[in-house]
Amino acid sequence: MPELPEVETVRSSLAPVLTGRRFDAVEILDLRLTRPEPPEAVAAALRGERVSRVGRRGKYLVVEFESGLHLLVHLRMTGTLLHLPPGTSSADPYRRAVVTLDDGSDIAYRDVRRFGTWQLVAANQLDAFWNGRLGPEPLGRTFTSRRLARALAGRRAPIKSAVLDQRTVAGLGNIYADEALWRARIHPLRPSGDLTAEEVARLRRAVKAALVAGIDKQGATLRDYRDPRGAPGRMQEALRVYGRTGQPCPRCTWPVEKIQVGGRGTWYCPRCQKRQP
DNA sequence: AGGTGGACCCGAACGC
DNA sequence: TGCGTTCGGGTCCACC
Repeated sequence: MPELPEVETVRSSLAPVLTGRRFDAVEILDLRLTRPEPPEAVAAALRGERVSRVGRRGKYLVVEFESGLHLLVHLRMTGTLLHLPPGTSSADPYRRAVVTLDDGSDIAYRDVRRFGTWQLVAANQLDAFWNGRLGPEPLGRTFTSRRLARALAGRRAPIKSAVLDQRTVAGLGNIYADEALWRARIHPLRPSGDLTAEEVARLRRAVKAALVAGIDKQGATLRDYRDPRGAPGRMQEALRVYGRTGQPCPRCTWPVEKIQVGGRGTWYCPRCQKRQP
């Protein structure tokens, strides 16, 4: 499941491949990918565009063109971008789009569950797009304890749900939310607004540390995630609690437990992450 | 207004 | 063995 570290890995791998290249041919094979825009319209708009930059915002991959057009790719659950050198493309029933670059290589978009999206946004609409959806970038300067505290103040939802809310902070999904709360030693069901200033500060540091660990290991491959070369990440071997029911907490050896929070499977250490501070 | 739960989608894992 | 059922995941939307 691509979260910020996985998308960042895709970004850093695609940047040297895409920057300066022109989109020579664009084929969109799935009606859902560009909904509500017709695939042909999006394909036509992308054709002939030259890439100036490959960025990321939260879990969105941002392909910026010299014209000012932006292509926002969200991989959701099972989306994968693959770089295929000339002559290496083979049949794939889950291929949803293909871009042929002016060096003859292809970028193939694969998505088994078809949740992923491709959206076109003009430069002058970009800020409005982010503002309505995403909070601060967790590895940027704007993600301060003060800002996090303000986002959590007065909220009764469990802290895990608040951390998954992309307007609180952009980029965490189920894996890194659990990992961050474990690092911060905060129980996932704690009401968000009840966190002390010290806990908020700890949570901020923990969010950053969990994401940096994921980036360093080039993402977690639990099942589907692959980088653009088709390689899996290594973070799955370094997860502290996610998916580790019954296994010893790496900090205190107590068995990790699984509960449901806001409908999401949630792993935590009952000894390190107390309900009461 | 904030919080919650269903819809979307489909393969894998599970239960009988 | 073969079938049907459940699950999960991010985001949006309807509803409370």
